[in-house]
Amino acid sequence: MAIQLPKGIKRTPQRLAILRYLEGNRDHPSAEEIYRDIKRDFPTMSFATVYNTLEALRAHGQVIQLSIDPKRRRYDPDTTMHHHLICRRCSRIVDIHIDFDISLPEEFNKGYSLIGSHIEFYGICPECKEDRDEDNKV
Amino acid sequence: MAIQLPKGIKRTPQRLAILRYLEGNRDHPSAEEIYRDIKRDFPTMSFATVYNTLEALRAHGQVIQLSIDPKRRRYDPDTTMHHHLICRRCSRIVDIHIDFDISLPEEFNKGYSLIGSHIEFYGICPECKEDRDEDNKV
DNA sequence: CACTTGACAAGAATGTTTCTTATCTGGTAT
DNA sequence: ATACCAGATAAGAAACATTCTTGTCAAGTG
Repeated sequence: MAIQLPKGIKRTPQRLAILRYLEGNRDHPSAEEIYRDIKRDFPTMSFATVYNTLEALRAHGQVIQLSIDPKRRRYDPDTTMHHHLICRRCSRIVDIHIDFDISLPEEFNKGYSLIGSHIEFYGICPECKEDRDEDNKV
Repeated sequence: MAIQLPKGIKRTPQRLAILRYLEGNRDHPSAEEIYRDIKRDFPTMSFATVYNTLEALRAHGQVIQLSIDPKRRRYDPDTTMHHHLICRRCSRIVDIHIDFDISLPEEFNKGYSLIGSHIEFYGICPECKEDRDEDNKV
């Protein structure tokens, strides 16, 4: 199912451009990347509009905010249950669509009511391994 | 084993104060909290010293940086393998010391070499549930 | 056609983290 | 003891991401 504007949120060219950008995007872009890329074709786009639209989409469950990258918030239009693997050098993120059994037993809840969970995997991506190999050759 | 200053890093009153603060701390404090609390007893403490010391400790594996709270970086002196549960309302974080089997099969690596993993659980903490109950009564 | 509502752009403000600079301190060699 | 040097420090500036404010604009309604 394609990503939609929540009901009660007006369809505007700016918002549709953001939707188009996110649709099928697997790069987990930050607000700044979205803004920068869209601004090329849409020079009047404002930063606030990007943040406002992302927040509206998030509030209606149309995108997920990722905190896996400590430098900046990232956005993921894939709202199906999945996990992420991030490169420790370049912060490239890829999806991990595997269903792990990580149910938290009641007695370990510490009194919290549970909403969800998410696994962060850390590693080094192929490109960064390449680069490091080249470094070593010198 | 207690948290130690890495070799080659001089023992200074400021750094020892930070170590003392972190020792056994289960609150996953941010740099700002550490700075604010220590400054009470140690008025000359500087922000840069907190960040420098935390970075030195992190580089030597003495503390872990958490990105689970999207608002700010948090620090955890417990470097044993464990996971975290964060309250979606107040961002209170508790430790989950359970060993889940979440090994990522080779064929799902996407070419990354794997370094580690970490599970984020999301929920509502007992205190925030209380508050909401009271809200509803009004 | 006036009015209301929501959205917009632009930039200011806030909060977090990093960087810079000048000063200080402790250890070492003389 | 004294001069020197490396590393640490305090203070604040700078950089960066995010949120907020303000004045303007456009669409839809009565």
